[in-house]
Amino acid sequence: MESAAQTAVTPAQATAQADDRAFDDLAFDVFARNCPSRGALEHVTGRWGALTLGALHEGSLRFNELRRRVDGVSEKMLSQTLHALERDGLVHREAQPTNPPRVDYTLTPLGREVSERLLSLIVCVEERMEDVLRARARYDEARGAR
Amino acid sequence: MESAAQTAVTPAQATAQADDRAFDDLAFDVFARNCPSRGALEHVTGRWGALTLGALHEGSLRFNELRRRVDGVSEKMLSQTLHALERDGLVHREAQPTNPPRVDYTLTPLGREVSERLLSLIVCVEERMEDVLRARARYDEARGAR
DNA sequence: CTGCATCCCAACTGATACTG
DNA sequence: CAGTATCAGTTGGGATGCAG
Repeated sequence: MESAAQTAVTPAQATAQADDRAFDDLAFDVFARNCPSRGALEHVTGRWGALTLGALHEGSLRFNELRRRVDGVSEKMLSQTLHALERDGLVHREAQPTNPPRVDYTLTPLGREVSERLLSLIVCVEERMEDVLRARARYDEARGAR
Repeated sequence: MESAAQTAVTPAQATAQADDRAFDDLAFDVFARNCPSRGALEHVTGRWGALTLGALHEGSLRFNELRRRVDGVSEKMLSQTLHALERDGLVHREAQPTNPPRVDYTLTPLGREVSERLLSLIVCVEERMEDVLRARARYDEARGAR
């Protein structure tokens, strides 16, 4: 046997520590295939997820208010998106048993954390859109012209 | 002719000014349908776009290095993703006419700005993943149990 | 008003094979 | 190594109709 056993940390302990570190640092690495965080990230960054969270960042909204705010979303997709975000604990759904029914959607604390960063990204893209458009024009001229 | 011509600002000019303001403030609103920024945002936040930008944030990478880093991406999708990001001016492609060929992909300054915010979002989701998982468990128990 | 169920088409995706 | 081309399967997403 190697002399490793006489050190303060046995190989088994070292392995356990490494595993713990691996768990903390890598278990939810989005770059890894089949990692649950990849799915969660996709709910957040998906076409409608990002816009829905962005819209809710401004405050509580009802279903059809959201539908109008997120221009172009269908009933089906909005419903689907809200379910996914609610399940992930980013959005809180509060139904009032009135007639006609009224349902309010609000960001949870976790949802606000996420939407904060998301909105920063959205605003960044919007502000730099002219640069993007110029880059596209340059690219298309160089490539499409031939 | 109308007397509008004698005023300092003609109706046409007023309209033009309003349009300019609208252009500055709203032309790139991602919440509006058919806005070009929505497409750009989707390139950035798309399943592979986000991971590609995240990987490139750590430094320049070659095609197959990227493919390994972004676990699960196919050749085709990576190629497609890189083209879109290059066209939007977020990624710079540098091909060296050697044999075998060597192509390096790097973030542009604009790409770095975007990826910075994107990474903040990614890290946030990864760190809060346990909360998300707990929320899912609660949701499924309440809904799926019946 | 707030949804769910269904149908249906287009777009996305992924193997596979092939080129430079 | 760095892609492109093609084909087939799956999914995303919209329209419609209906229920609570």
